[in-house]
Amino acid sequence: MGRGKVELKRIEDKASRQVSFTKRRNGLMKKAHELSVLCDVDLAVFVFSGKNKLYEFSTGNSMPEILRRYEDHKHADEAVRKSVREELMSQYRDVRTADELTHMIQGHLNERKVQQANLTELCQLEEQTDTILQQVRTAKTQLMLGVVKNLQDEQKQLRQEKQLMERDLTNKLPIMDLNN
Amino acid sequence: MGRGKVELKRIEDKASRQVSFTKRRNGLMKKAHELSVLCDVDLAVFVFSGKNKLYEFSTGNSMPEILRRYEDHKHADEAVRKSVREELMSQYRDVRTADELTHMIQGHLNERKVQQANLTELCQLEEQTDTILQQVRTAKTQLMLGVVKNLQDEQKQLRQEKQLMERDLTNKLPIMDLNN
DNA sequence: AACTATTTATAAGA
DNA sequence: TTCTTATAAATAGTT
Repeated sequence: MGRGKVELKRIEDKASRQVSFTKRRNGLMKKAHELSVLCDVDLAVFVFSGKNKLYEFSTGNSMPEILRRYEDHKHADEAVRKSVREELMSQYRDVRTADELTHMIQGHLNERKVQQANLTELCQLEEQTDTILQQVRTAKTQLMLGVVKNLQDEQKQLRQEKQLMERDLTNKLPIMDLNN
Repeated sequence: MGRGKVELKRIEDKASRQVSFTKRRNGLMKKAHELSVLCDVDLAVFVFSGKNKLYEFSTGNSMPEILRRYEDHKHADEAVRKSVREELMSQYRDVRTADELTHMIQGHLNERKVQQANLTELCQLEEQTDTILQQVRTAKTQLMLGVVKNLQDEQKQLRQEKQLMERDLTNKLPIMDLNN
Protein backbone atom coordinates (compact mmCIF):
# COMPACT_ATOMS: atom_id res chain seq x y z
CA MET A 1 0.00 0.00 0.00
CA GLY A 2 1.75 3.01 -1.25
CA ARG A 3 3.21 4.24 -4.47
CA GLY A 4 5.19 1.09 -5.01
CA LYS A 5 5.22 -2.46 -3.83
CA VAL A 6 7.90 -3.07 -1.24
CA GLU A 7 9.89 -6.26 -0.84
CA LEU A 8 10.26 -7.80 2.57
CA LYS A 9 13.82 -6.88 3.45
CA ARG A 10 15.58 -4.28 5.55
CA ILE A 11 15.20 -0.77 4.15
CA GLU A 12 18.78 0.33 3.61
CA ASP A 13 18.25 4.10 3.42
CA LYS A 14 18.36 5.30 6.99
CA ALA A 15 15.92 8.20 6.58
CA SER A 16 13.34 6.08 4.77
CA ARG A 17 13.74 3.39 7.36
CA GLN A 18 13.09 5.84 10.18
CA VAL A 19 10.02 7.28 8.47
CA SER A 20 8.68 3.83 7.70
CA PHE A 21 9.34 2.76 11.27
CA THR A 22 7.22 5.58 12.66
CA LYS A 23 4.38 5.03 10.20
CA ARG A 24 4.28 1.26 10.56
CA ARG A 25 4.74 1.32 14.30
CA ASN A 26 1.73 3.60 14.64
CA GLY A 27 -0.17 1.37 12.25
CA LEU A 28 0.67 -1.73 14.25
CA MET A 29 -0.40 -0.16 17.53
CA LYS A 30 -3.66 0.97 15.99
CA LYS A 31 -4.33 -2.51 14.62
CA ALA A 32 -3.54 -4.02 18.00
CA HIS A 33 -5.94 -1.65 19.72
CA GLU A 34 -8.68 -2.40 17.20
CA LEU A 35 -8.20 -6.14 17.59
CA SER A 36 -8.39 -5.93 21.36
CA VAL A 37 -11.59 -3.88 21.31
CA LEU A 38 -13.43 -5.48 18.39
CA CYS A 39 -12.70 -9.05 19.41
CA ASP A 40 -12.57 -8.49 23.16
CA VAL A 41 -9.19 -10.10 23.79
CA ASP A 42 -6.11 -9.28 25.83
CA LEU A 43 -2.92 -8.62 23.94
CA ALA A 44 0.43 -6.92 24.20
CA VAL A 45 2.78 -5.40 21.64
CA PHE A 46 6.36 -4.38 22.39
CA VAL A 47 8.60 -2.68 19.87
CA PHE A 48 12.23 -1.85 20.57
CA SER A 49 13.65 0.82 18.29
CA GLY A 50 17.25 0.73 17.17
CA LYS A 51 18.01 3.26 19.91
CA ASN A 52 16.59 0.83 22.46
CA LYS A 53 13.55 2.93 23.07
CA LEU A 54 10.48 0.91 23.99
CA TYR A 55 7.08 1.44 22.47
CA GLU A 56 4.27 -0.66 23.84
CA PHE A 57 0.58 -1.30 23.73
CA SER A 58 -1.11 -3.78 26.03
CA THR A 59 -4.45 -4.56 27.60
CA GLY A 60 -3.21 -6.93 30.33
CA ASN A 61 -4.38 -6.24 33.85
CA SER A 62 -2.31 -8.49 36.10
CA MET A 63 1.12 -6.97 35.52
CA PRO A 64 1.94 -6.22 39.19
CA GLU A 65 0.95 -9.77 40.12
CA ILE A 66 3.25 -11.24 37.51
CA LEU A 67 6.08 -8.95 38.52
CA ARG A 68 5.80 -9.96 42.12
CA ARG A 69 5.85 -13.63 41.25
CA TYR A 70 8.91 -13.14 39.14
CA GLU A 71 10.73 -11.22 41.90
CA ASP A 72 9.86 -13.91 44.42
CA HIS A 73 11.38 -16.68 42.39
CA LYS A 74 14.33 -14.96 40.84
CA HIS A 75 16.31 -15.52 44.02
CA ALA A 76 15.09 -18.99 44.83
CA ASP A 77 17.80 -21.54 45.48
CA GLU A 78 18.85 -23.21 42.25
CA ALA A 79 20.24 -26.25 44.03
CA VAL A 80 16.87 -27.01 45.58
CA ARG A 81 15.07 -26.74 42.27
CA LYS A 82 17.57 -29.05 40.68
CA SER A 83 17.01 -31.73 43.29
CA VAL A 84 13.28 -31.44 42.77
CA ARG A 85 13.77 -32.00 39.05
CA GLU A 86 15.90 -35.05 39.67
CA GLU A 87 13.28 -36.49 41.99
CA LEU A 88 10.71 -35.90 39.28
CA MET A 89 12.83 -37.77 36.76
CA SER A 90 13.25 -40.77 39.01
CA GLN A 91 9.50 -40.95 39.39
CA TYR A 92 9.00 -41.11 35.65
CA ARG A 93 11.39 -44.02 35.36
CA ASP A 94 8.87 -46.71 36.31
CA VAL A 95 5.90 -45.55 34.28
CA ARG A 96 4.12 -48.39 32.49
CA THR A 97 1.25 -47.01 30.45
CA ALA A 98 0.53 -43.88 28.50
CA ASP A 99 -2.37 -43.16 30.77
CA GLU A 100 -0.19 -43.36 33.85
CA LEU A 101 2.30 -41.03 32.26
CA THR A 102 -0.38 -38.53 31.41
CA HIS A 103 -1.70 -38.36 34.93
CA MET A 104 1.74 -38.05 36.36
CA ILE A 105 2.81 -35.22 34.08
CA GLN A 106 -0.38 -33.30 34.52
CA GLY A 107 -0.34 -33.78 38.26
CA HIS A 108 3.12 -32.35 38.56
CA LEU A 109 2.43 -29.46 36.27
CA ASN A 110 -0.76 -28.44 37.97
CA GLU A 111 0.75 -28.82 41.38
CA ARG A 112 3.50 -26.29 41.17
CA LYS A 113 5.52 -26.15 37.99
CA VAL A 114 3.43 -23.90 35.82
CA GLN A 115 2.40 -21.65 38.68
CA GLN A 116 5.77 -21.10 40.25
CA ALA A 117 8.53 -21.97 37.84
CA ASN A 118 11.09 -19.41 36.73
CA LEU A 119 11.82 -18.67 33.10
CA THR A 120 14.65 -21.16 32.78
CA GLU A 121 12.51 -23.93 34.17
CA LEU A 122 9.64 -23.05 31.90
CA CYS A 123 11.87 -23.09 28.83
CA GLN A 124 13.01 -26.57 29.77
CA LEU A 125 9.49 -27.65 30.47
CA GLU A 126 8.31 -26.31 27.16
CA GLU A 127 11.03 -28.16 25.33
CA GLN A 128 10.31 -31.39 27.15
CA THR A 129 6.59 -31.16 26.65
CA ASP A 130 6.97 -30.40 22.97
CA THR A 131 9.21 -33.43 22.61
CA ILE A 132 6.68 -35.61 24.38
CA LEU A 133 3.94 -34.33 22.12
CA GLN A 134 5.96 -35.20 19.04
CA GLN A 135 6.60 -38.68 20.39
CA VAL A 136 2.94 -39.20 21.10
CA ARG A 137 1.96 -38.07 17.63
CA THR A 138 4.52 -40.32 16.02
CA ALA A 139 3.24 -43.26 18.03
CA LYS A 140 -0.33 -42.41 17.14
CA THR A 141 0.44 -42.20 13.44
CA GLN A 142 2.25 -45.51 13.46
CA LEU A 143 -0.62 -47.05 15.33
CA MET A 144 -3.12 -45.78 12.83
CA LEU A 145 -1.00 -47.05 9.97
CA GLY A 146 -1.03 -50.43 11.69
CA VAL A 147 -4.78 -50.37 12.00
CA VAL A 148 -5.19 -49.50 8.34
CA LYS A 149 -2.87 -52.31 7.32
CA ASN A 150 -4.85 -54.76 9.45
CA LEU A 151 -8.06 -53.68 7.80
CA GLN A 152 -6.51 -54.06 4.36
CA ASP A 153 -5.27 -57.54 5.23
CA GLU A 154 -8.69 -58.50 6.49
CA GLN A 155 -10.28 -57.21 3.32
CA LYS A 156 -7.90 -59.24 1.14
CA GLN A 157 -8.64 -62.31 3.23
CA LEU A 158 -12.38 -61.77 2.81
CA ARG A 159 -12.07 -61.35 -0.95
CA GLN A 160 -10.14 -64.61 -1.20
CA GLU A 161 -12.73 -66.46 0.87
CA LYS A 162 -15.52 -65.06 -1.26
CA GLN A 163 -13.75 -66.17 -4.39
CA LEU A 164 -13.34 -69.68 -2.97
CA MET A 165 -16.99 -69.81 -2.03
CA GLU A 166 -18.04 -68.80 -5.50
CA ARG A 167 -15.83 -71.45 -7.03
CA ASP A 168 -17.26 -74.04 -4.62
CA LEU A 169 -20.76 -73.08 -5.53
CA THR A 170 -20.03 -73.37 -9.24
CA ASN A 171 -18.58 -76.82 -8.70
CA LYS A 172 -21.45 -78.11 -6.60
CA LEU A 173 -24.23 -76.71 -8.80
CA PRO A 174 -22.88 -77.06 -12.34
CA ILE A 175 -26.32 -76.92 -13.91
CA MET A 176 -27.31 -73.48 -12.68
CA ASP A 177 -26.50 -70.37 -14.69
CA LEU A 178 -25.21 -67.86 -12.15
CA ASN A 179 -25.38 -64.97 -14.55
CA ASN A 180 -29.15 -64.85 -14.38
CA MET B 1 -11.35 -1.94 4.85
CA GLY B 2 -14.14 -4.20 3.92
CA ARG B 3 -17.66 -3.88 2.67
CA GLY B 4 -18.61 -1.53 5.43
CA LYS B 5 -16.99 0.80 7.89
CA VAL B 6 -16.78 -0.67 11.40
CA GLU B 7 -17.04 1.27 14.61
CA LEU B 8 -14.51 0.61 17.30
CA LYS B 9 -16.48 -1.45 19.77
CA ARG B 10 -16.84 -5.10 20.68
CA ILE B 11 -18.45 -7.16 17.92
CA GLU B 12 -21.49 -8.65 19.61
CA ASP B 13 -22.22 -11.51 17.17
CA LYS B 14 -20.07 -14.38 18.34
CA ALA B 15 -19.48 -15.93 14.92
CA SER B 16 -18.49 -12.62 13.33
CA ARG B 17 -16.26 -11.86 16.26
CA GLN B 18 -14.47 -15.20 15.89
CA VAL B 19 -13.99 -14.71 12.14
CA SER B 20 -12.76 -11.17 12.65
CA PHE B 21 -10.43 -12.36 15.37
CA THR B 22 -8.74 -14.87 13.10
CA LYS B 23 -8.42 -12.44 10.21
CA ARG B 24 -7.18 -9.51 12.25
CA ARG B 25 -4.86 -11.64 14.34
CA ASN B 26 -3.21 -12.94 11.20
CA GLY B 27 -3.05 -9.41 9.84
CA LEU B 28 -1.44 -8.11 13.02
CA MET B 29 1.19 -10.85 13.03
CA LYS B 30 1.98 -10.14 9.39
CA LYS B 31 2.33 -6.41 10.07
CA ALA B 32 4.57 -7.13 13.03
CA HIS B 33 6.78 -9.35 10.94
CA GLU B 34 7.02 -6.76 8.18
CA LEU B 35 7.89 -4.02 10.66
CA SER B 36 10.63 -6.09 12.24
CA VAL B 37 12.21 -6.93 8.90
CA LEU B 38 11.77 -3.65 7.01
CA CYS B 39 12.88 -1.44 9.88
CA ASP B 40 15.30 -3.89 11.46
CA VAL B 41 13.88 -3.74 15.00
CA ASP B 42 13.10 -6.23 17.72
CA LEU B 43 9.49 -6.66 18.70
CA ALA B 44 7.04 -9.03 20.31
CA VAL B 45 3.30 -9.51 19.95
CA PHE B 46 1.20 -11.62 22.31
CA VAL B 47 -2.50 -12.25 21.85
CA PHE B 48 -4.58 -14.14 24.38
CA SER B 49 -7.83 -15.42 22.93
CA GLY B 50 -10.92 -15.60 25.07
CA LYS B 51 -10.44 -19.31 25.62
CA ASN B 52 -6.99 -19.12 27.17
CA LYS B 53 -5.12 -19.79 23.93
CA LEU B 54 -1.95 -17.85 23.18
CA TYR B 55 -0.79 -16.61 19.81
CA GLU B 56 2.56 -14.89 19.65
CA PHE B 57 5.12 -13.46 17.33
CA SER B 58 8.52 -12.21 18.38
CA THR B 59 11.78 -11.58 16.61
CA GLY B 60 14.41 -14.27 17.03
CA ASN B 61 16.28 -13.62 20.24
CA SER B 62 14.79 -10.42 21.53
CA MET B 63 13.60 -12.03 24.73
CA PRO B 64 16.92 -13.53 25.87
CA GLU B 65 18.48 -10.19 25.02
CA ILE B 66 15.96 -8.35 27.19
CA LEU B 67 16.53 -10.81 29.97
CA ARG B 68 20.25 -10.27 29.79
CA ARG B 69 19.91 -6.50 29.94
CA TYR B 70 17.53 -6.82 32.80
CA GLU B 71 19.87 -9.05 34.78
CA ASP B 72 22.78 -6.74 34.08
CA HIS B 73 20.94 -3.74 35.43
CA LYS B 74 19.23 -5.35 38.36
CA HIS B 75 22.23 -7.20 39.77
CA ALA B 76 25.34 -5.41 38.65
CA ASP B 77 27.49 -7.22 41.20
CA GLU B 78 29.78 -10.08 40.42
CA ALA B 79 28.22 -12.66 42.73
CA VAL B 80 24.96 -12.61 40.83
CA ARG B 81 26.69 -12.72 37.47
CA LYS B 82 28.25 -15.92 38.63
CA SER B 83 24.90 -17.44 39.57
CA VAL B 84 23.52 -16.47 36.16
CA ARG B 85 26.39 -18.26 34.50
CA GLU B 86 25.68 -21.29 36.64
CA GLU B 87 22.06 -21.25 35.63
CA LEU B 88 23.12 -21.21 31.99
CA MET B 89 25.32 -24.22 32.62
CA SER B 90 22.43 -26.06 34.22
CA GLN B 91 20.42 -25.45 31.08
CA TYR B 92 22.94 -27.45 29.11
CA ARG B 93 22.70 -30.25 31.63
CA ASP B 94 18.95 -30.21 31.26
CA VAL B 95 19.04 -30.56 27.48
CA ARG B 96 20.56 -33.93 28.09
CA THR B 97 17.91 -34.63 30.68
CA ALA B 98 15.13 -33.78 28.24
CA ASP B 99 16.69 -36.25 25.84
CA GLU B 100 16.63 -38.90 28.53
CA LEU B 101 12.98 -38.25 29.16
CA THR B 102 12.24 -38.50 25.46
CA HIS B 103 13.89 -41.87 25.12
CA MET B 104 12.16 -43.13 28.20
CA ILE B 105 8.78 -42.19 26.87
CA GLN B 106 9.51 -43.57 23.45
CA GLY B 107 10.56 -46.81 25.09
CA HIS B 108 7.32 -47.02 27.00
CA LEU B 109 5.19 -46.25 24.00
CA ASN B 110 6.96 -48.66 21.65
CA GLU B 111 6.85 -51.42 24.27
CA ARG B 112 3.14 -51.74 23.96
CA LYS B 113 1.71 -53.87 21.21
CA VAL B 114 -0.07 -52.17 18.37
CA GLN B 115 -3.75 -52.60 19.15
CA GLN B 116 -6.74 -50.63 18.15
CA ALA B 117 -7.70 -50.12 21.80
CA ASN B 118 -4.61 -47.96 22.28
CA LEU B 119 -5.64 -45.43 19.69
CA THR B 120 -8.18 -43.80 22.00
CA GLU B 121 -5.61 -43.66 24.73
CA LEU B 122 -3.06 -42.03 22.46
CA CYS B 123 -5.54 -39.47 21.21
CA GLN B 124 -6.27 -38.52 24.78
CA LEU B 125 -2.59 -38.32 25.57
CA GLU B 126 -2.01 -36.15 22.54
CA GLU B 127 -4.76 -33.76 23.54
CA GLN B 128 -3.58 -33.56 27.11
CA THR B 129 0.01 -33.01 26.15
CA ASP B 130 -0.97 -30.25 23.77
CA THR B 131 -2.91 -28.57 26.59
CA ILE B 132 0.07 -28.82 28.88
CA LEU B 133 2.32 -27.29 26.23
CA GLN B 134 -0.10 -24.41 25.85
CA GLN B 135 -0.09 -23.86 29.61
CA VAL B 136 3.68 -23.86 29.75
CA ARG B 137 3.93 -21.38 26.90
CA THR B 138 1.37 -19.08 28.45
CA ALA B 139 3.20 -19.12 31.75
CA LYS B 140 6.48 -18.41 29.97
CA THR B 141 5.01 -15.51 28.10
CA GLN B 142 3.51 -14.01 31.23
CA LEU B 143 6.92 -14.15 32.84
CA MET B 144 8.43 -12.39 29.86
CA LEU B 145 5.77 -9.73 29.96
CA GLY B 146 6.64 -9.12 33.58
CA VAL B 147 10.28 -8.65 32.72
CA VAL B 148 9.48 -6.23 29.95
CA LYS B 149 7.24 -4.19 32.21
CA ASN B 150 10.02 -4.05 34.78
CA LEU B 151 12.44 -2.70 32.19
CA GLN B 152 9.96 -0.09 31.18
CA ASP B 153 9.46 1.05 34.76
CA GLU B 154 13.19 1.29 35.24
CA GLN B 155 13.49 3.44 32.15
CA LYS B 156 10.84 5.80 33.42
CA GLN B 157 12.58 5.98 36.80
CA LEU B 158 15.91 6.77 35.15
CA ARG B 159 14.39 9.53 33.09
CA GLN B 160 12.87 11.10 36.20
CA GLU B 161 16.19 10.91 38.06
CA LYS B 162 17.98 12.49 35.15
CA GLN B 163 15.47 15.31 35.09
CA LEU B 164 15.95 15.91 38.82
CA MET B 165 19.72 15.98 38.41
CA GLU B 166 19.48 18.52 35.63
CA ARG B 167 17.27 20.71 37.76
CA ASP B 168 19.71 20.39 40.69
CA LEU B 169 22.62 21.37 38.51
CA THR B 170 20.84 24.48 37.32
CA ASN B 171 20.02 25.50 40.89
CA LYS B 172 23.54 24.98 42.22
CA LEU B 173 25.31 26.83 39.44
CA PRO B 174 23.05 29.84 38.86
CA ILE B 175 25.87 32.04 37.57
CA MET B 176 26.95 29.84 34.71
CA ASP B 177 25.31 30.20 31.35
CA LEU B 178 24.65 26.60 30.37
CA ASN B 179 23.73 27.53 26.84
CA ASN B 180 27.29 28.38 25.91
C1' DA C 1 4.43 17.11 7.89
C1' DA C 2 0.86 16.83 4.13
C1' DC C 3 -0.57 14.73 0.16
C1' DT C 4 -2.11 11.07 -3.12
C1' DA C 5 -1.47 6.96 -6.00
C1' DT C 6 -1.43 2.37 -4.95
C1' DT C 7 -1.25 -1.58 -2.43
C1' DT C 8 -3.07 -4.21 1.31
C1' DA C 9 -6.48 -5.68 4.69
C1' DT C 10 -10.79 -7.24 5.54
C1' DA C 11 -16.31 -7.17 6.13
C1' DA C 12 -19.74 -9.05 3.97
C1' DG C 13 -21.47 -12.11 0.63
C1' DA C 14 -21.46 -16.58 -1.92
C1' DT D 1 -16.06 -23.18 6.65
C1' DT D 2 -13.33 -21.44 2.74
C1' DC D 3 -13.21 -18.30 -1.35
C1' DT D 4 -14.45 -14.07 -3.52
C1' DT D 5 -15.10 -9.24 -3.99
C1' DA D 6 -16.21 -4.50 -2.96
C1' DT D 7 -14.57 -1.17 -0.15
C1' DA D 8 -11.97 0.84 3.72
C1' DA D 9 -7.49 1.59 5.45
C1' DA D 10 -2.48 1.84 5.36
C1' DT D 11 1.40 3.62 3.51
C1' DA D 12 5.58 4.54 -0.17
C1' DG D 13 7.02 8.00 -2.61
C1' DT D 14 6.31 12.84 -3.50
C1' DT D 15 5.77 17.78 -2.51
